[in-house]
Amino acid sequence: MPRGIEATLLAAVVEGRIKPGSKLSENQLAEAFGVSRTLVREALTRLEARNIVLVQPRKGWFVVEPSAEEAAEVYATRRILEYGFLINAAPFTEAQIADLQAHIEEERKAVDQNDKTRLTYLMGDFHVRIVKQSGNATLVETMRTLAARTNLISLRYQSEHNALASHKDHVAIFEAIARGDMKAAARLSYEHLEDVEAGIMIDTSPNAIDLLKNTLRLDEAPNGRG
Amino acid sequence: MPRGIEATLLAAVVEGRIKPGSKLSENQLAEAFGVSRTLVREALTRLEARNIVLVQPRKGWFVVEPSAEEAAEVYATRRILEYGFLINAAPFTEAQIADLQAHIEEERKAVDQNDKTRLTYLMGDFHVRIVKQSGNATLVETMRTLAARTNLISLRYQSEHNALASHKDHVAIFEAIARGDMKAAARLSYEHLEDVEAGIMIDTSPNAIDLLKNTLRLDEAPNGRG
DNA sequence: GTCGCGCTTCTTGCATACAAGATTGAAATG
DNA sequence: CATTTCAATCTTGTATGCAAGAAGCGCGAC
Repeated sequence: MPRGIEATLLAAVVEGRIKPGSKLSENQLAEAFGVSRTLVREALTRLEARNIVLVQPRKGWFVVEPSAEEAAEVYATRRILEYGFLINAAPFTEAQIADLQAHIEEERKAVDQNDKTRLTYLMGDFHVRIVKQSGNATLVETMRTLAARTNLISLRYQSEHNALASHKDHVAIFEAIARGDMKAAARLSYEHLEDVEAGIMIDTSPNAIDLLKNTLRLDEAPNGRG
Repeated sequence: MPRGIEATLLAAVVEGRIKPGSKLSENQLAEAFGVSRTLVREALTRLEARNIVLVQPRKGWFVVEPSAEEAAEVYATRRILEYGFLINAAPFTEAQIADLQAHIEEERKAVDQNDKTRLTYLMGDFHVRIVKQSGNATLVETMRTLAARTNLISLRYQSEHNALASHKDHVAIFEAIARGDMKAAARLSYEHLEDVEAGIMIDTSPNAIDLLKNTLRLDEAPNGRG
């Protein structure tokens, strides 16, 4: 059941039920899952390889609290990945568009009901769902991990994330994809992720973002913006 | 020493000293490293999370033999990542250009000396070195893992890889970066990785590539080619 | 010779035992 | 009362033991 433990813990992170910095006791998890520490450690080791948790020697396992640098890295990587995918992708098929539309509809419902746990999940899953259309499991897994890390960033830095603004961005990206304008979709996606990152960083420290953008040499807007 | 075990095994894969399909016995590795099976299993678990090895239950651990689909995924992801990075990156600084030039020089030496083990490593490391200039550890780690998987693909499918052709491509990409033409660099990188993939697939099955390109919806050339 | 069956051996799966550092709390001392 | 120190406890780190399935091999039957 080691994969089940990893998946369960990851789901808890993705849905925001486990906060960054939480301690994960091997013994408690072992008891909760009804297995020995061995399997728990295996699952935690896998999650550590994905930068979801980390172990402090002889102290314990903790859900990572992404530093500002880490946060910038994750967002930059997400932008690169999704932009690179969309800009080079063939226009989506009807079925693929329908799949995305179904997601957008779910988002809208969650916004209406103000279901925050579900929104947390859906906001990241939108981007996973986009790259999922490639059928590229490697790409999807990478994006899934980044989305999980993004949640930890949001939970740490963002007191109250503006789900409505994100949802509107998602709708705009969806509409560009739906009309076959992948170039616009790529650009909108890039800008959307920049905005989300900026919103989070402003919550923390007003000028932190400029500092970080200099660290990572990725602050040039894609063609068609400046 | 679990990290050391993982790093050692990964290095062996990256340098082509361990072939895809090789069996990795927990007992033998434990003896070789002078530790118990526990630490070996931890290292193997980490490598499994990176798709470098896999375990067949009750049978053993094996270095992955990437399927044609997997190979296509890895190349597609590399293209997306590197294209997305370069197209959005600011022009490189003098120091960054010098770093890449040093790598190109190393490649040239290895080509001259026909040092195949070193070439195997350098061919993948070039792309790692490019994204390294971002200072984005997340991005670098992702690319590093993909480069390792690419080596397994080459070793499995490519009887004799044309290092000279790849080197020339690398030089062209470097020159584009050096003159600050990131757009050209991105395009050249994309095409280079396409060519390498095509070369490998042709060795295997002449028409396999078309089949695969249809599976992944990523066969559109970036702007400026078709 | 060839096919099939069973035993032996080798493999990983998982639990457990013990070691050793980190933490916490209480007791003793100033 | 404050502070310090030591012991009890809790944490992970690593090795080991045992179970269970897979594979290889030899022997016997046909």
